[in-house]
Amino acid sequence: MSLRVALLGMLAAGGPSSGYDLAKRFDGSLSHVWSARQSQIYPELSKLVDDRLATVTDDGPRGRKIYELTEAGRAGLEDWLTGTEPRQRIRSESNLRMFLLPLLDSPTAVRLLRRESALYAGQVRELEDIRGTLPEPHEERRNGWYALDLGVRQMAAIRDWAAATADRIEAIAAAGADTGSQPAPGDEG
Amino acid sequence: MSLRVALLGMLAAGGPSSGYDLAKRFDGSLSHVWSARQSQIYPELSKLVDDRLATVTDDGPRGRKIYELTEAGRAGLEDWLTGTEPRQRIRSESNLRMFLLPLLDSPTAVRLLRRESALYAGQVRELEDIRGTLPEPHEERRNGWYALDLGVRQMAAIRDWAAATADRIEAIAAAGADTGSQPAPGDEG
DNA sequence: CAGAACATGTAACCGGTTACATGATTTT
DNA sequence: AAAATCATGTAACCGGTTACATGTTCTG
Repeated sequence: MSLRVALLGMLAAGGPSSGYDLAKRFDGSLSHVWSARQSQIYPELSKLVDDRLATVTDDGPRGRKIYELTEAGRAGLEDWLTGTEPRQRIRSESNLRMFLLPLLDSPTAVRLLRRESALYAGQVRELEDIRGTLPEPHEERRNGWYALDLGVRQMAAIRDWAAATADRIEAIAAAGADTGSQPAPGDEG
Repeated sequence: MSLRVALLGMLAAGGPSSGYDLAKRFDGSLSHVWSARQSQIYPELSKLVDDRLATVTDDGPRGRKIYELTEAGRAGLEDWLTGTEPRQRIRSESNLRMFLLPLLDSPTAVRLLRRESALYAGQVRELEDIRGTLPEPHEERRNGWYALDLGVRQMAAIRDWAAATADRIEAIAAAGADTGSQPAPGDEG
């Protein structure tokens, strides 16, 4: 369902587009929100046409097909957006990693958490740079700006969590050094 | 690959467990990080045993099987955690929704963004309450605490983004009311 | 003894990824 | 002319979800 909505949304936001265009945009400002491969996009676009949510005009330079939303397509998108609550199924490999890092012995955990924090800090800076080059969101292309802003905030949250958790683990290790009460996993083998 | 790592991690964090135990924990503190169904967990546990990453003892009350990490399992987990950079494939239905909301006409977008913000604010409070009942992370079960903390920060980021974006859209709508330069999608039908 | 919770699994399906196949147009 | 890019698609596979099937132990 979600890929369908993403395509409808991109056609609404960016106007008539080819599958190739859409695929490229999935690697752009939308990349930290949703992604899809060409092999998934082309069949889904065909289905959109089958379901009368989009029309296709087959006239571009090299077999290029331009897809455009129908009124039903717009309505369907709006229904989804205004409709039922979003069930948030989270499946984040990097979150899983984050969650598991504190399992390691303290020095390793701290080292890796600092590395992750720095990595996300770098990505935050990158996104902020891109966001800085965009015009303030008064113009036409506000969508990309908002999406980038969301990305920045989410990555900053992870960056801060990693730093804070590293600090905590260090503090606990320092306190526990007296009592030796925090054995690392793998020690009891 | 990731489910495998998640299972190894949970066995490392929580000690020997049954598939049923693990399934319950996927709905607990790990729920905003990763999730899996029983129908996926049981076969994967069998594979872990096949691959000598875990051992199974078949002695619980009602056919209950207890899985336990082997040294190879611990090593494999640690390798994954310390190994290559996490490629972060994000696929968040709620983020997609967030990204598309600004496509709607300003009043609707603002209304829905405020609703989302309130919804996430509620979830943040919920998680903070749960986190408050846990002992400070000096004790044994620090992992759950860190995971909750990450969840809180991520949801707070979305909450703040939604509020800030609603504010921005309102401000732009107020400024654009003079020039009428921001038509809503669907207006040009 | 009935119903809830415990406990493990299988089968069919769906969404997504990887790899492959094909050809047109533009650039060097 | 060769290489890069544009452009669309198919096939095989994999991970995950939903629904189903089966039996056990505890609780009221």
